[in-house]
Amino acid sequence: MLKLTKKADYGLMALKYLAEHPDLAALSAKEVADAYGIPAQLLAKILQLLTKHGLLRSHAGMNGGYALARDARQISAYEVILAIDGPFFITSCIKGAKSCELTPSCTIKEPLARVNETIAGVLKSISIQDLAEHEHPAKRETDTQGLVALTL
Amino acid sequence: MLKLTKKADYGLMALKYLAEHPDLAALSAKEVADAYGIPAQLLAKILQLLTKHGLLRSHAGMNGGYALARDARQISAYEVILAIDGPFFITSCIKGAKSCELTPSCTIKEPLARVNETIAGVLKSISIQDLAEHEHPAKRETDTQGLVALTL
DNA sequence: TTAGTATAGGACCAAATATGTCGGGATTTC
DNA sequence: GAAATCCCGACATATTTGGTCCTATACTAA
Ligand code: SF4
Ligand code: SF4
Repeated sequence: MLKLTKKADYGLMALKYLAEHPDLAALSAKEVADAYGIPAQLLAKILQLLTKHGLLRSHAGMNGGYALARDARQISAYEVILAIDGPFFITSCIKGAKSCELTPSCTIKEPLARVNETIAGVLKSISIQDLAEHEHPAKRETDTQGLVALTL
Repeated sequence: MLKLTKKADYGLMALKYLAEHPDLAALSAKEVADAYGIPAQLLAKILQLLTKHGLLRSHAGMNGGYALARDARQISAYEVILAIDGPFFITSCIKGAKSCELTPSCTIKEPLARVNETIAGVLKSISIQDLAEHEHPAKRETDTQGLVALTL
């Protein structure tokens, strides 16, 4: 229920880790997995997914591994979740008109779609860079940002 | 992944339905279920949960059923989800320190907790009344509302 | 050119969760 | 007392998640 999957969770951790090591050309899946205690093979697949969706660049062979495809500032948490878990919907409807057969009679799907948009907006406004910077909790650098419109 | 359970979904529909019929003293679970095609026994349990959490008032016997315990304006979507699905966490950690054994090494749980707060805030700002009023999509009556702070 | 390191990806499995059903019991009304 | 209704625990099933295994492929360096 409204919970992030661990895969997405792992993916975010890995991206953050990569963002924190811009000096290194590439980090292998195993290195990242070991750094956090994430099952290596599972993380491998996650990184493959992220690569397939253009968030990472991979390099096989010795000293190979993964590196961010773009600046950490340009990668949003939303994209990560999207790449790993597929299309983002808080309701069971919408996605291909299947999954919920009471879509016709349902009267709350429209308002919920707005809520969906709002939450997606929140996620879109968070970049990997933001995650990596969470060290200074009291700092506020972007005063104009930080507000998400919710129009029901 | 970040999806509302159908139970919560059903619960919201039912509450909205009750909010739309303030004239009637009580509506039985079966009536509501039939109105939308929701499995009756399942909805019954959901309404029981909502009752137990003080969102509804129930009345057994003939012509019995459920009625909102408070004004529709005073019941938030957040409360509904909380009552039906239990504590609201987008991550697997937090809840009783179990579920995720890499909590110590994890470096993103804190920022994610903020995201969690933000989303909870969105949900808290939506009342059953809001859902019931979704008929007039272009109307904006509360201009000062509708903004949710996101401070990472 | 070959051994070693890495990614790519399909198949599969086990655990957890979500969804839905059944059946018996308690209340209230008529 | 009978019918309608809520209450609630146990159960069964379906779906999703989390995780493993195995093989193939790509790259590097000695
Ligand atoms: S149609 Fe209504 S009930 Fe079915 S998933 Fe969408 S919102 Fe939930
Ligand atoms: S600890 Fe980190 S990884 Fe584990 S659930 Fe919380 S956020 Fe996700």
